Amino acid sequence: MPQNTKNRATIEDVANLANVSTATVSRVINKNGQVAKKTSDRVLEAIEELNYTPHSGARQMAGGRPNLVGLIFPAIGDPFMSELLEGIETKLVEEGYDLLLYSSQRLGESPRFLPLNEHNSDGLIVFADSLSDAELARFHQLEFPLVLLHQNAPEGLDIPCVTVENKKGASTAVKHLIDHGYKNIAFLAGLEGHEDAEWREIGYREELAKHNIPFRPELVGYGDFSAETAEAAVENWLLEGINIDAIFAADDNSAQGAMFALQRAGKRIPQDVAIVGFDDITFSRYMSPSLTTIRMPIKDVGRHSAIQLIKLMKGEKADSLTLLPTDLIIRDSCGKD
Amino acid sequence: MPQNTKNRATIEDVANLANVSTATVSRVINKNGQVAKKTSDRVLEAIEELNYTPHSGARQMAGGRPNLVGLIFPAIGDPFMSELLEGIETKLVEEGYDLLLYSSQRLGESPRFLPLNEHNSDGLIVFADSLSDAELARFHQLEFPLVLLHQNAPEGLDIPCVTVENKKGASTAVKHLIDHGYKNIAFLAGLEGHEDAEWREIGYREELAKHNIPFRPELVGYGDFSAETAEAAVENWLLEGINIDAIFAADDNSAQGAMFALQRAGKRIPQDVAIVGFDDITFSRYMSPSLTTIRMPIKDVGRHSAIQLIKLMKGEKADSLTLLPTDLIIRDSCGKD
DNA sequence: CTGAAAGCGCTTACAG
DNA sequence: CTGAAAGCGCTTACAG
Repeated sequence: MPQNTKNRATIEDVANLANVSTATVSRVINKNGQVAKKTSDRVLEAIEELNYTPHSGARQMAGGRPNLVGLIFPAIGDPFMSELLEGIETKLVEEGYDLLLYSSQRLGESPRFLPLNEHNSDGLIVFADSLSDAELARFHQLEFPLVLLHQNAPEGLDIPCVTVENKKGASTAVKHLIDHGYKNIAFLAGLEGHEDAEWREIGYREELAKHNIPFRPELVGYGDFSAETAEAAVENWLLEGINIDAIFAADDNSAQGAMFALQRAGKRIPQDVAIVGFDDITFSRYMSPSLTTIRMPIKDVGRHSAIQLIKLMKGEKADSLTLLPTDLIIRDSCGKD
Repeated sequence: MPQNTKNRATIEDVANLANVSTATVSRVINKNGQVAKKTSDRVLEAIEELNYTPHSGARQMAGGRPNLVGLIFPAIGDPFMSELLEGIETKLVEEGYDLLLYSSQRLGESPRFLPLNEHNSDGLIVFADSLSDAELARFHQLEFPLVLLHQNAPEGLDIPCVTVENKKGASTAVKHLIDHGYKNIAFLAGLEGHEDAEWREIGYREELAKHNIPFRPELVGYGDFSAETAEAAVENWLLEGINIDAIFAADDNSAQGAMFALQRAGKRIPQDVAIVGFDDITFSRYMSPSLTTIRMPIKDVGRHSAIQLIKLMKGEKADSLTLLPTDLIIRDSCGKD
């Protein structure tokens, strides 16, 4: 095997073995340009024979498109990652793109070079809170295709955003509770600074206001999208003897934690305290009682982010905001309907 | 801004602006070679000013190391992904590597070029069932650093593997059930062909044999690591009137599905049927009753796979098998202790 | 349908 | 401490 020191075949090795020029090899690999069937077969054989894989770096440098899009997501374990991926990939694969993911820890780190960038990707899908505003601005200035997930673009940057109708979903949840006669409705907040969480709180407040139920700050519990934290918040309400007959949780994990704390304290759900969650994670239907919640169309979020990004990569204009509708899923945690 | 057509600064633009050679810019970026503080500062300013990001492809081609490792995982939504990532990243970041993930769908696809390969990565961590034997063999032949997760190397390939003590964990689970006096112990299998699943079944059988309890094929329910499928399997047992007083589920999702089916049929857990799971997912402690299960040290799996890969990347020899111990977590689904 | 040659943006000896 | 120049492995006009 004619190979270099690192024992890796190059396009030249392939060309030599197949008795053609590197240009021809390039043509059969990229399926562009005309190549005689016989020649092409010989090249394919040589590739096989030499265990050849093209050097993507060289390819990009020479002007080939990466055919690659990156997804940047924060460290936080997102329960939806796999569903989201499914939505994104399906669409992207149809268009011939590969997807690479980068989990962006260490936001604080000063001048860092992202491993996925304008040089090796055709576009980026950026999950909420995984890139700094400065990094976003840099890409924007480069006119590099970018789509934001669950986060609006920073002031002044015109970057398309895909998310769900958080406010409306939250209103629906609270209305459901109110319709069932509950009045003392507490709210288990989501992660501070997280847009989804914030819109859900706004939906909660607005719906209360709409029904002339005064907002009471002591009924907002601290949360961070985790069951543990929600447990603690509910225990605190119980401890302080605050009168609550229903809880709207900003996410299903928190709803789960709340249920747990309530039941441990001898409260019955929904007889003593009703609960509505948000997200509809896989587990929600298995909770006991099964959880009434607002379903997020995660796969659609993925699919639409891919759709918008593809538009951008094709040089077309994308929609600056895609708002996907949520669904109220009625189960047993609010009392029968 | 002196930039090319695509409006992206190159190292030459930076060099010009800072009034130095490209060699010097390269030196400050890579922090190798001596550079006067004053010069270095000027270069850093120029980089900032021009919004410059190095072209990773060019860098690799010129002989720079990618400082990048890839993780290839199958499409299957793995509930542990985030924990696994945490373990892997922590170690890798310490050593200065970035981590990029590729979800490898479409295994069937014929000649494909992986976007993460010997040209742009220093090594690869490969999750069970995400690469074909041929692809594994190709990398192995290239002497490219590779670590396998939850999967042994194919015949003849000497590739280090990191996984957990599945067999022993399963035995422990079954023994726990036997110690509680259960005799008719059913098994809810995991995904067929999945090594973890297979070892768990072997552990189940061996422990039965050890206690002279005959293995009964009708007590093995079809499963695929999902709650839905487990529900169906349990319903089937119920329908056929098969006598079962305990279930060992190959994974917690299946255990959850089993509980649901059992409870819907009016069975009490653990009084009528006891259950032990495997994995200890976040949710297990919130199930009702809370689930007794075998905990997988996922973060350790991640950490050790990084450790082994780093050895390989440094040219050292790695351990061919790393087996991480599991733990029996006793909760309420088997009766009190 | 095929090949010779330039050029992409870097890094690394080599020289000073 | 710094620079000139070769070379990494590709793709793409250009020519035939």
